[in-house]
Amino acid sequence: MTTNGTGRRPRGSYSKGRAKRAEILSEAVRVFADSGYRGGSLKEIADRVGLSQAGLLHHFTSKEQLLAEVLAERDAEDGARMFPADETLTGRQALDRMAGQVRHNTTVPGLVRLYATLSGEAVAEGHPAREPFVERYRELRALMARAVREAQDAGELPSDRDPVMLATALIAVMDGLQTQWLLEPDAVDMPAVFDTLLAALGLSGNTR
Amino acid sequence: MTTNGTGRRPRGSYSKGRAKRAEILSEAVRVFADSGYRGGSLKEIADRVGLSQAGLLHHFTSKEQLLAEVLAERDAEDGARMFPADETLTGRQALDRMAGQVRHNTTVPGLVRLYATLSGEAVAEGHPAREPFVERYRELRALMARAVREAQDAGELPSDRDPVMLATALIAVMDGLQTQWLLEPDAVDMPAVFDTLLAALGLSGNTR
DNA sequence: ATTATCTATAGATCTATAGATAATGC
DNA sequence: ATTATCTATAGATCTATAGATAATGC
Repeated sequence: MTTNGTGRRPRGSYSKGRAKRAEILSEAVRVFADSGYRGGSLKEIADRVGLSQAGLLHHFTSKEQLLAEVLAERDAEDGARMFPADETLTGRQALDRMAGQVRHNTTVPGLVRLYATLSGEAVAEGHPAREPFVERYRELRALMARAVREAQDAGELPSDRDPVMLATALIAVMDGLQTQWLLEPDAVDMPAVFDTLLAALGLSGNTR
Repeated sequence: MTTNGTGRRPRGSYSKGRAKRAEILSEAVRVFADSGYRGGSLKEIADRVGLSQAGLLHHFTSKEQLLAEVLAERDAEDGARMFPADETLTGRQALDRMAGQVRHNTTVPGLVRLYATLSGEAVAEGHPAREPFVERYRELRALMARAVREAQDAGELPSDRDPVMLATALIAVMDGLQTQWLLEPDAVDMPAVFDTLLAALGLSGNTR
């Protein structure tokens, strides 16, 4: 099963090819962040990495596949950032981690714009990013709901509210803040707003 | 000053023209909601109102102008809905009005999608909706901050948090909820989440 | 020999303009 | 006479494929 139909077996990519591929992915993030998936063109990405548009499509069979890989890569990276697989967080720690992510986000406006732009497009019927976003939010809600529940059980958060509702609201704030911040960075202090909200919700020890 | 350069004076539009114009605006909302500004084509809108694409551009000189008018019309309508010019609301009433808007939004998914889609695009440098959105959020924050401050002064909301921060957070929740709701309506009860948040923030009398 | 790129091109779009014809209403 | 529409078209794009050539490494 290592041979193909012709009897010759494929050799896989060369190291130069793998490097170019990675370069394409990283420029695709920038272009999709700037212009969205619809508005971003393969030619623009190709130009930035010094390839022809057809040359780019040697590495990715279609624009849609390129987007899918961009999303997969970003999800893996961001997921590891927020919830590393090897550690188990208490509810309180998870909420702090979320606040930390908000703080971190102010240093990566490009990535923030990527998500803001793509999530806007993704609500469209048939958009290639739709399913990935549906799943992402589904997982996030479950993860954060567990964190809220644990924090409540530990007495770090008032227990009289539904964890899923609060979790949904926290994720919503995080997203909504990004839009306002991207539009007017100087008028919106994302981390301060988020911390204020956590404190107002009664997260103990968070009163700044 | 009622004559133009040729000595003949313009007659203005006929009633048929005005009707068509209104029809175009309302279909443009649908198309831009479905596909965004970038993804939505004049031909698609023209087809839906039974005009050729060139015929449509008799009523609006460019795609950009059409978008501007769509936004102006929606802003006027939604603004009047949330904060009618003739009544002065107390802080508490304004917050309730906001919750009411969230409830109302579940009945107009098309409009919700329009804003979610356009705000995603609008964060791009040079996007024609950018400035309108910047101003819209600036006004909303001021309006809601005043409401929060008043509610705090009236003892309906704890006074130990910054009104502008809380206002920014409330607007962010509203927006973020829309994205999650549009992606998975059955998993996200927008009004319930929003009410839960208001209650958790200590808005008196709001504990459901 | 296989992978990495390129040029060329098909086949779809898309917006905006020019110029002609049909419909409306001073 | 002026407005409302249409057809035709210029001029830009855009994605994906075909087929050729250059670079890499069993």
